[in-house]
Amino acid sequence: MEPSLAFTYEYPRPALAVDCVVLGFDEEDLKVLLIQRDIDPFKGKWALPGGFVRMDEGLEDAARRELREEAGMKDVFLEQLYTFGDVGRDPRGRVVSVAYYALCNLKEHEDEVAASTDARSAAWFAVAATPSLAFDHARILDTAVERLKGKVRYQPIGFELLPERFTLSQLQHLYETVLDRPLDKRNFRKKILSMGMVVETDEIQQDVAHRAARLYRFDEQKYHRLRKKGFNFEL
Amino acid sequence: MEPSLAFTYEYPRPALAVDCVVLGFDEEDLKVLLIQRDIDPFKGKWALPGGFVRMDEGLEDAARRELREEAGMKDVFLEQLYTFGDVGRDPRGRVVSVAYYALCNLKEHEDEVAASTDARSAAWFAVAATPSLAFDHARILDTAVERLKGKVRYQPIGFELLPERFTLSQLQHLYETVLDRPLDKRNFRKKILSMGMVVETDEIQQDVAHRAARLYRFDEQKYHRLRKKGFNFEL
DNA sequence: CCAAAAGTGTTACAAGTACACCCATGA
DNA sequence: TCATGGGTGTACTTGTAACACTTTTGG
Repeated sequence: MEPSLAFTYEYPRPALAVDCVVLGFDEEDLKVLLIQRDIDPFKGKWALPGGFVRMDEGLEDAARRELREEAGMKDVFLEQLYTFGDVGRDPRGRVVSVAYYALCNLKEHEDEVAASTDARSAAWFAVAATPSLAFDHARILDTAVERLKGKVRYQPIGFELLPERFTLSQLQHLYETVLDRPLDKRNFRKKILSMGMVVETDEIQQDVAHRAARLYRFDEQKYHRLRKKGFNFEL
Repeated sequence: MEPSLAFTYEYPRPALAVDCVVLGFDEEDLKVLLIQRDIDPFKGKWALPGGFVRMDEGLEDAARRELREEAGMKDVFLEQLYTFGDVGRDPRGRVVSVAYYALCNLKEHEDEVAASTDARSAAWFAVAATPSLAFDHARILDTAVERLKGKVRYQPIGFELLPERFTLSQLQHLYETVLDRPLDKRNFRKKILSMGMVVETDEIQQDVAHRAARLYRFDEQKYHRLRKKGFNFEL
């Protein structure tokens, strides 16, 4: 490392930003929240919500602040994804971006997104049909989706994409969407229920034009207890 | 994001560093390469090799440069680990550090480490018995070891810690060390060999005071071919 | 009564786990 | 000849995969 005299002024520094890949699920598709840029560079293009890190805030704090400011979201699952720092990734100069990904239930958050994005335009796009993105954001999005695909199989993070109470069919459909392959209904239920962390409630689905399904919920306490006993979630 | 006028000078920026967790295996312990700091802060304390990112180099390039400069290492497995950016992690001011972890065979690299670390002192420590570290480097090291533990089970990165030709007992011992649990010899061999990417050579171990073991090697080509066919490495 | 999704078990096969002895070599 | 690790097979248990029909409900 360098002497502390040099530390204070000698070297130019890259700018440091955070970008957030906000993923949601609407019972049909995996979607991502994008913001239309109102300034150059890439004015008019869609981009991930993000911005520069302030001197007095942690990285995750910066990501949460941007989520609040640009998307009106709070209290979502948020985890660091990867740091992107290629020299040419921003035409304005050297910008290193720490990317985070957030998971949320689309239904619960689309209102607050709509309500809070004042003049700026924000919209949800199916991940499979995103428009061309600013900067290297397509690569960041891709990294996030791959991370989700990998992680969903050995950590119970899929539940973050569903409402608190959900049917087993919804859960199965979510896994089929994320993993991009069909799953057998009976085997899926057997496995999920045998793990004991998805428990039934006394409620059932409302307003459907067919037999109403039982609602279940993810019991986080139980999950943590099991994990301490060496249990491993695995799809 | 901000208008580009502001971009160039308005906001103060955190300093950006890379730190490397270099892990090695010596047939006995998992070890980490540490550098003794010769300047303040933490003068005299052990720390991970690392340094500031230059404006014209990518993050991984910076990590590789530091590995070369501070440890004399090149051509090692290197992967981004996590970015640490808590506000108070460096007493000199705001420093965000992108951490990488490297894996290498200790025997092959300890000479080049010894040869190249001129005045500075560098040394290998068993991970289980590291001295107290500068900054938040203990946390970074811990994160790296956890990552290795997790990743070694579903990606064939363990081989990076062994010489090119190795015995199955060495491989087993490596897994036992990293995963911190005993494995059954027959089952381990059965599984590894059934995957078909660890192939026997016509060489055997030399200079041992007991029956010499056959040497095997990891066939990366075969691994990539299998992976394209949907195969998944799993311990 | 029809459409649409909910819910439910069994069997065959594959994979994982537990386990103990003889072999080859150098000291 | 002894100490040290190398090398091998089988039985049992567990998990995974394939598979089809009846039930409930609203329209």
